[in-house]
Amino acid sequence: MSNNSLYPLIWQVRRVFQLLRSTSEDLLDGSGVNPSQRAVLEFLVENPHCTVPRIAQSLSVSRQHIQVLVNELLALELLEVLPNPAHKRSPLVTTTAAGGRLFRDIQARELNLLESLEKHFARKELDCARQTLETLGELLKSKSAEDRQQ
Amino acid sequence: MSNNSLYPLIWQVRRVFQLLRSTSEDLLDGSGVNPSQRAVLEFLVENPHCTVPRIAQSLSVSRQHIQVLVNELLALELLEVLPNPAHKRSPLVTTTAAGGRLFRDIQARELNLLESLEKHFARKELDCARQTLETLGELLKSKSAEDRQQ
DNA sequence: ACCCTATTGACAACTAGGTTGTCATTTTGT
DNA sequence: ACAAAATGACAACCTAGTTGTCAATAGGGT
Repeated sequence: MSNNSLYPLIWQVRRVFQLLRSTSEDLLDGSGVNPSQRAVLEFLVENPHCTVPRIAQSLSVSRQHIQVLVNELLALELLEVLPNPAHKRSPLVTTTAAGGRLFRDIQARELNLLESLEKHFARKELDCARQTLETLGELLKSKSAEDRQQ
Repeated sequence: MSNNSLYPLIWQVRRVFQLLRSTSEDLLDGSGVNPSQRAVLEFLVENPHCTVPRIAQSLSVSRQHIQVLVNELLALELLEVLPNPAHKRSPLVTTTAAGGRLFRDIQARELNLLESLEKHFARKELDCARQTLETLGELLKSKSAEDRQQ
């Protein structure tokens, strides 16, 4: 049908993505948080004391959606709010001790899995694959930017 | 945080997946079908005369969902049903001439894009990346199979 | 200090792309 | 022939979001 040699690669990208998704969902089992909540937790571990609108902007989703996730995490006492000196209406959100512990625990499981897989690869292979995908990503991004301009 | 060298690769897999998704959605613009319908169309172009439950099984989604998609494509006259000699209740679904034309048109646009990207890569890079992801996929699949067994 | 505009949290309605449950009607295996 | 499985149709539900709207509050220019 096609002798395109990119096609098998993108097929594998899709396959690996799906497997990664279901694997990391499995890793969340029993943690009490879903993948979206995990993403907020991760962001706040890396960027403590953020307002809801700023988290939303950084994660490229609507502020209303992040608000809901943050409220859920507040109810779970994985996050807490601190008064914001720069803005009385929009408090600074940050992880509680329990939230930080939970995220680090999740992350440990994730890194553990990656480490167990890593030994099956040569450094060179990983670098080549990453570099190739990085280039592909750049090309796709510039393609869609160029399409949007028309 | 981690000197894991797999992590940058999976990060790129996620990024490229998202870009591929939005790019191929753009390519469907104006075609009148959505990505799920396109997948059914593709399957039926490659495997004509299939029943709904068999499509569902092959695409790993529920038969009820495929039924809805097939009904929509029947209404668009992109698919048609033929009496199934082996099963009176479950007709064989296949693409109409218009359905085949539409899919080949969509696919031509997709292959066109891939060809325009391909020249930016060495064959070797693409093979290496594909091979690496294939291995990663196998490892993730066997990992989840092994987890499920416990 | 005042007003106008922008920002924020809360809430509701909606969407896409599914899954799961249930029913009546076949169909199949024994 | 008869019980068990498969099928299409329909409905309720789910996840992960978006968009619209409102009231309250903040912030900036004059």
